[in-house]
Amino acid sequence: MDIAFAQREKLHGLILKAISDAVEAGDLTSYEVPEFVLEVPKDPNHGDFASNVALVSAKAARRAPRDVAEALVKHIPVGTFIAKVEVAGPGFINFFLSQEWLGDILRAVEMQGENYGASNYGQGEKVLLEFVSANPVGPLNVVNARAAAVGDTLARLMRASGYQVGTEFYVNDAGNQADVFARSLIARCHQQADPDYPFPEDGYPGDYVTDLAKQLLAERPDFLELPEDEQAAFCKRWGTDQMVKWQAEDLRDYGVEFDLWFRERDLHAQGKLEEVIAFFREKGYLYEEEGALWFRSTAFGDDKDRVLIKSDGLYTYVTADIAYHHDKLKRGYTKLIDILGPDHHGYIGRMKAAVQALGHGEDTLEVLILQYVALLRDGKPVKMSKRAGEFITMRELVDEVGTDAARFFFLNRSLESHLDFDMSLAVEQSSENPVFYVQYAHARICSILRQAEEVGVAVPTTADVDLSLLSEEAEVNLIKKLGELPEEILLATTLREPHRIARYALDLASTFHSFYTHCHVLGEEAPVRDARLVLVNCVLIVLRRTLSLLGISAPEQM
RNA sequence: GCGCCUGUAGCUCAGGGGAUAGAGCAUCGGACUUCUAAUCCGAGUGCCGCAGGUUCGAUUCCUGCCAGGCGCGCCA
Repeated sequence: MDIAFAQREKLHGLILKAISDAVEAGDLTSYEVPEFVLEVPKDPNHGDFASNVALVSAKAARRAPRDVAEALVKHIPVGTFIAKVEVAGPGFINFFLSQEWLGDILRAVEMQGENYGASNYGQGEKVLLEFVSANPVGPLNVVNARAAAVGDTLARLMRASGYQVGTEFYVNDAGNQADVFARSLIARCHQQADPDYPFPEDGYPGDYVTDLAKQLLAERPDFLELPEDEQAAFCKRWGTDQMVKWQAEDLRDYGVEFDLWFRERDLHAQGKLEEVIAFFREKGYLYEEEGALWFRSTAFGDDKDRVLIKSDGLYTYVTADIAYHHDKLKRGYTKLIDILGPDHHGYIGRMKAAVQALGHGEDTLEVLILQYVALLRDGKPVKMSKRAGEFITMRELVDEVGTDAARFFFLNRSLESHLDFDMSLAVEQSSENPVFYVQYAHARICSILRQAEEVGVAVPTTADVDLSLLSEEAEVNLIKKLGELPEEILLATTLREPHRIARYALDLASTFHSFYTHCHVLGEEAPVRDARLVLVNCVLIVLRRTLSLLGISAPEQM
């Protein structure tokens, strides 16, 4: 159990007890207590914790909020735990805790170390997180980069919160687009010998296809002599495999590794689509119309029915996607989270319908929609034309601004924000870049600890020092900030808002930098020095923890 | 026409129904003989898109409108 929750639980209990005591003493008439909040106020003058219990109780208790608050405060014991309690504003109850709890925070950080802020909230529930899932027909783009950063950090957060998380990248290597890609590749192969060979009108124009063609011919000099259908089959398989390999490398260099790259073609090969069709047929969810086989998804809340088998006898992508989600469920996952781009929001209804038709609850599938990324250079939009094959790839973005900066930029915004990513800002003003601000705090602490070691001063533990010496405002603020991480992790996890952690990292770094200018560590009298060494060491642990959740490096020197 | 997202300081964005709406950048002014000045301290700026509604209380929730981005295939 972590410290912030323990404090809150305790206060929660004290408030409930105060209500019943107040009723018993006749200060309040009995009423049903509504949900109320205990929060860390923005303004430190409002205490360490504040509650709106009197405000939300006003109606049921039929008293003015401030009257309710006054009645409750009379019954809240002040002593070793609570130093002071007061009524403020429209009827808030502000709690000022005694110094002791600050020590509890440092002890918790020291004890839990790199796992600080972890919990068992998820109780081992199996969650499958699917993200990126770009088609294997080209390089990853910047929205993919955003999805990768968000999905990866969400996975790290959910693991920290006690979920058993699997991450997967679904590879559409069996559909129409893979065929178009194969035809493009074949044409580029022919063009090596015959520059006039026609290129498919809907083909993929990027130079990478030509590069791939050259590589193919080097590996298979006999390729052009193969029968056409064999060329197509080879290109579809070999070509998409190459693209997957390429995408996986780019993602690995970006700090993102998937537990599984799931191939659509495996679903086909193993008859998983037929399985789903048979199951739906048996349940009576299918009907035929105009030569196609339809899924009555409207019976499960979708806005229109969906074709599963086209009139030409081929499956639609929906069928494969249903089979894939069916497979996830059969592997024991009880929660499926898909992170998609904004162009796929229409997909939510049909897939939620499918999961319900497969016999699972409405909330089993959760779809998070990311918004677009607009790349800017010098404040002006970067021109991107998919048709002309001109777009900034994830690789180029990362090469230009670095993995740490790229991940931080993406993770510092909420999912639904339409993100303006100014590359020149991220590069040219690198010293002003927020990610360096956080990393610099880490490097500064490392420097202090290095120098302490050089003069033979070891970092003590909380048990060795007098923590009450940490009483300067800058010190107290820093300790309180450390205490906030566990709650932030849990909120970021449950609300699926990883950007909270990036914000927290900036906050913590800022609080530390302020401490650094106001308080020296080395050179102080031994008792103060030692207490501060304990403090900065705890900050180091929490900064590392935070950066590791974000997938960003923690350099020891800058 | 229908659906999703967005509209908050000059710019980029935070704000889980609460107290005087915040941060960074940009602008201006201070602080390095002392653990890294990639830092710190201070200053100014807001019809929270508009109009209603719910509430003791709305930037937050609901409805309608306005503006911008993106979708609405037997493509994926």
